Amino acid sequence: MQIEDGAVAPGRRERKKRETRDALMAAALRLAVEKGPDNVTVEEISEAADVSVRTFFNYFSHKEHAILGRDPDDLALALRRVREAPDGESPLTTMRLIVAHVIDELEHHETPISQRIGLIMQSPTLLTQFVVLGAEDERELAAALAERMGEPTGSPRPALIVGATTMAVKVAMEQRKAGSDRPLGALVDEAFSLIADGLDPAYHQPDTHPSPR
Amino acid sequence: MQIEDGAVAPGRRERKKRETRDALMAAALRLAVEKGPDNVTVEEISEAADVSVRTFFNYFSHKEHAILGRDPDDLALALRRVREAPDGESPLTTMRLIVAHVIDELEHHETPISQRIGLIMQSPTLLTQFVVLGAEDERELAAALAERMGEPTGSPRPALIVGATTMAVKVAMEQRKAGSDRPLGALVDEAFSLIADGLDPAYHQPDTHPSPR
DNA sequence: TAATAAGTTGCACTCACTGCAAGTTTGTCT
DNA sequence: AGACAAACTTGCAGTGAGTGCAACTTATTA
Repeated sequence: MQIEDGAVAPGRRERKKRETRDALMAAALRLAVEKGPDNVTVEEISEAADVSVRTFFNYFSHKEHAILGRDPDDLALALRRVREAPDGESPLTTMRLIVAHVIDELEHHETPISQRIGLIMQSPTLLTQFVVLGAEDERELAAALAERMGEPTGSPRPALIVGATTMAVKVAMEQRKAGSDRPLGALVDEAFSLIADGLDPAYHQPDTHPSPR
Repeated sequence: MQIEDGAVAPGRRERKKRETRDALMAAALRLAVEKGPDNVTVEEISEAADVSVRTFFNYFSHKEHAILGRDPDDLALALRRVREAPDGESPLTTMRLIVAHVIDELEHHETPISQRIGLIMQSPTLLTQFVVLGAEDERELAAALAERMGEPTGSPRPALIVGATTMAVKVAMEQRKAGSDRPLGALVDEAFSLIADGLDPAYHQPDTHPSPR
């Protein structure tokens, strides 16, 4: 049975799968917020979502995956933005705009996303998983950016630009955490400017081989 | 009982502690290399070092700590280099020299360090722990660098410079992993140059608020 | 030598996570 | 509708990480 759309009808099976997945993610997030991310057990999460523990692990390989609840769409959106960026736009500008969108979502709505960010800053374990997952995204973004810049895939500049972007965000967040009250966007802007213009104009490649000082 | 030196005599106790710590690290590294980092149990490591499992955890909070075997001296050395850098040396140059030293050690001697790096690239878990531990070091380095640059501790530029350094190394390592046969030092040099001069001269701060494109 | 501090160990426990072998639900084909 | 297969869920048993506690051993100090 098909729907007029080109897509296949989801069917009860697929729908239920989505539902339990969502239920698990929601429960995980809620409990993590309530009790602190490190005080939640998989059993509680499964209980709250009304499935067995074993089923939990059929959906997520780690407890953290459920809490982080990465939405594949986010990466997809970012990739599309990279590929569809207007011709004149410089690569770092593109990245800045992508970041802007995320920050926007983060600051204005009290969406689950912002809750997650808060959690991530709390738990080392979560941060860890977050970084690891992020690394994969970075690779894809770098590849897309390389293509758009007309450079070979392994080329360093695109990879550095993507890396610099996450670095800028990280540093900005740390500043916030350390007590700065300037808006996150402004801090990010400052970091981006520094990165764009060169972090150290006085740098010149040192002689790295003779007796190390 | 004192030795003529200013330092206190180590005493049997301290000595034994160092010994078992070293034995545990050595066993952990050896077994990780032999069997793959994810196929080693704490029990095996403790067995090989001839201590109880419980004792293992008195020394290391995670299995990974033992394998990574971070030497606090490494960070201390890097910090000293930052603080004692000659007056005219630009900050990024200082960082480049620190990296040079590590690379040197890595490429020439077949020290445990190089083995560890190899392992780290193999196991996601290890990589993760490595990154997390690195983050702490980054903070300290950034603080030291800020001081040397005469900037306030929370200032973004030093933090970005330190972040850029690890980013440069990461990107260079990925290039190697992806098949480049240029020496690691050359790849790192290229990354540093790009970072120093500015990753994107065409960047200019976009208007981040109105309707997102 | 006696008192004390530091280090080691075994034990019992919680929790994450996996493989396997049922059982149940859903989709499909006739 | 009925039968069959594929997909999903679940319980169970088991491994291994990591923690707290109390008893024990060894080094230090007075």
